[in-house]
Order: sequence, then C-alpha cells, then structure tokens
Amino acid sequence: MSIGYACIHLGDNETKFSTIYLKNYSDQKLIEIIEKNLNALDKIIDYNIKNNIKLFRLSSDIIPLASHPINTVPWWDIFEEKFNSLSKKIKNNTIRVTMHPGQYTLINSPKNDVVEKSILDLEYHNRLLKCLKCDYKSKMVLHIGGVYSDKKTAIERFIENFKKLNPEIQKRLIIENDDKSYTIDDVLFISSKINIPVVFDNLHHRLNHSQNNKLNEFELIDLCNKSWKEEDGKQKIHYSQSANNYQNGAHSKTINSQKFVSFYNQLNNKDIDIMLEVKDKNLSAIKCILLTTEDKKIKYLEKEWAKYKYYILSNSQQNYEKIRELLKDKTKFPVKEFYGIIENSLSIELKKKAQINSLNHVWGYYKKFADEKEKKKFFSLLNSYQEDKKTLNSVKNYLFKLSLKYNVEYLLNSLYFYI
DNA sequence: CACCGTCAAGTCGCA
DNA sequence: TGCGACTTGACGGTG
Repeated sequence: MSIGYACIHLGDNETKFSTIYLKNYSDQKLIEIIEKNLNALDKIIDYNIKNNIKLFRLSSDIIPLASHPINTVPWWDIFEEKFNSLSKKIKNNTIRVTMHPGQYTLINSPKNDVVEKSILDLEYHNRLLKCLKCDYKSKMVLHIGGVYSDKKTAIERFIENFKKLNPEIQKRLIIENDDKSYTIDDVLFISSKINIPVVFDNLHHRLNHSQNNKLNEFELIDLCNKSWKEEDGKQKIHYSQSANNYQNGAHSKTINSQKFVSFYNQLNNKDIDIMLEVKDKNLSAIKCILLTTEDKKIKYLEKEWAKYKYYILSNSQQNYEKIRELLKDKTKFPVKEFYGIIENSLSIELKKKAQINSLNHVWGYYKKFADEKEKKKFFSLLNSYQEDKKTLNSVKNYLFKLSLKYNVEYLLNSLYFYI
C-alpha cells in the first residue's frame, strides 16, 4: 500500500512549476520553462524518495500549453536525456506515478472539436508517461464529463468515444466519480461496459451519490476493486476531507489525522494505493504514511518536528512545549498525539498582536547577522503591517529573503515560510 | 518590489 | 445571456 499526493510540492521554492501564456509565447521561452519544470520534478522525486513516498501524481503543467497548436516544440526529443534519468530514478525507487487530465478534457462532449482537443490532451498525458517509461500501472484518471441535459446519451457517447481511442490511452485510462454529475454507480456501470478500472473518491461520493445504493464506502471500494486487473496494478482510491462543510467540494488545508486513521482502519489492511487530495500536499502525505507505518521509529517524528517547530513556536508556545515533552521518551512513537498537536496549532488563527510577537521572535535569528539597513527595513515593514499598510506576507517574505542571504539553515529547512 | 487582474481549454447553475 | 464556481497558482503589467 502506498500513500501519495498530487502535483504540487510545499516547502521548497525550487520545486515550483512555471508556465507560459499565449500572449508572451515563444518556443525559446517554452523550452526554458520545460527545462526548469523538469528540474523541479527531479527535486520533487528526490524528496519523495527521501521521504518514502511511493505514489505521486505528475502535474499536467510540466509541459505548458502541451496540447495547444501553438506548441510544436518536440520536447520529448529535446529532453530525452533528462527524461531517461528521471525514469531511472522513478523505476529504481518503485514510485508509481499517475496523471489526472483536468476539467477541460471531456471525451463525451456533443461538440466534436471539444472531443478532438481532449484526445490531443490525452495523447499528451500518455506521451509524458511514455517519456518516463512508465508501464500501464501508471494511470491517467478521468472524470466522465458533462451531462448535457441527457445523462443516458452522454454516457453512451463516453463509451462510444472511448472505444475509438488509441489502445495505449485505453490501457492507461481509469475513471472516477465526481462531485456533481456522475455517481460511483454511474462510473461502475460505464466500467462494466468498457472494462477499465474505477477510482473511488470518498469526498465526491459524499457530495454526490444515488439514494438507491445502500452500500457504505468500504463496500463500494470492494466493488471497485473488481474493476482492477493484474496488469492495472494496485487498486487506487482518492481520499480527501472537505474544507469547511458538507456542501463544499473544496479540499481541507491538511488531513485530519484522527479521521484518516479511522478511515484507514476500516480498510482492513487492503493493499490499495491512496492518493490524498489536500492543500498541504506532501506534508499530509508524510503524516499519513507515518500514521500507518510499521516502522515506528521516533527519529521520523524528530525529523518532522525539525520542519514544523519554528512555525509551531510562532503560533503557540504552549504546543511547542507539549511536543518537546512528548518526544522526550525515545522508546515511544507517539505519532497520533504529535500530529494532533500540530493540527491544533495549524487551526489557530493568530491575532495581529501575536503575529507581531512571532515575527519579532523570528527576527531574533537574524539579529546577529543583519546590518543596520536591514534592521531598519524590517522594523519599518513590521510597523506598516501593524498599521494595515502592508500584509503579513510582505513581512514574512522579507524575512525569507534574509534567511536566504545569511543562509539560516534551520529556518530555510523549516516550514515557517510555507504554511 | 508589492499588488492584483488575468490566464488555453468546458460545463453548469443561477441571476 | 452572461458570469461565477470549479480549484489554483503563477505571470507580468502597474504604480
């Protein structure tokens, strides 16, 4: 079983993907951006290896404007060497990569041009996976698409258009229930017709399910399991929690560890891959991996603590002390308590006065290095923030710059500037 | 350098 | 008929 995250990586600015707009398009610029993005991907893969994250969704944005006619750059040739080295890393570390074409990729649209463009987009996704020499266990997840005021016909169109796809794409595609139109019943029905795997998404299911189906989510996961064949690899599901309330499909800031563990336990040790959909991405992936690992060593929690500690300190002195106490006994592995306290700190919205206190606190780390000009600048920014003339982020950004300049490692390696 | 409107693409629901 | 939500961050023009 693997737990993974989607596309974006937190905690390192060099792993950010860049893009290009039509207005400013040039081949040269595009090539530079692709190179930058592949290097970012490389760093993300390294991070995933280091943190034992074996499941990862590649961003569709690695190649900007990938299926747009303006882009005629043969990037698969230009970056062949880079792709080869990436593919080795992925393979040697048995990472399963997947992709998820976006909301505009619709093979069941009644409009021909929409379908044609969608097929081009699917071809792009397949091509990228091929460049990385991924086998057919590397899947592309697709939603069914629109309803177009006639669901039955829209489903038929999906099935008919699927049958016309390139067999390579057919072997990669898996289908997922969505939060508005197609329930898990609909998706299982389509799967029964075209014989491809089904991804169960728990949050979409909660927001959109048929009243007739009395099965609970774990029984449905079992049902979906039957759609996965040997050559498809392990069954994959999407797991997320909603940000605020049951009406909203927006994903939560972080995974609540109690809820996750309860869900996980009800899976009864089934060997399936869980793709997390959550705003804090890799952070929640590591959390969920540690919450469920058999390898219960306190050093993993200590490593996590090193990343979180300055943020927690800036947010809650009390929680900071609690965790220090918690990690004293080196023979234990208090993972649930640990993340419980972290989550508590993350949920605290600091008042301005407390924010200023914590900014002052962080400033303490540079005091020794910073010159008079930098000191002046910091306090002027702080003052502007106090008077609502500047945002909190502008002060934080300045401190981040100082961290880079003076290479204050413990702050650069911490999540203080990223969460 | 901070701020903020805008960005390739589709569909749906609602004013 | 047209616009915001979906979900999202990054680009890049502006002041």
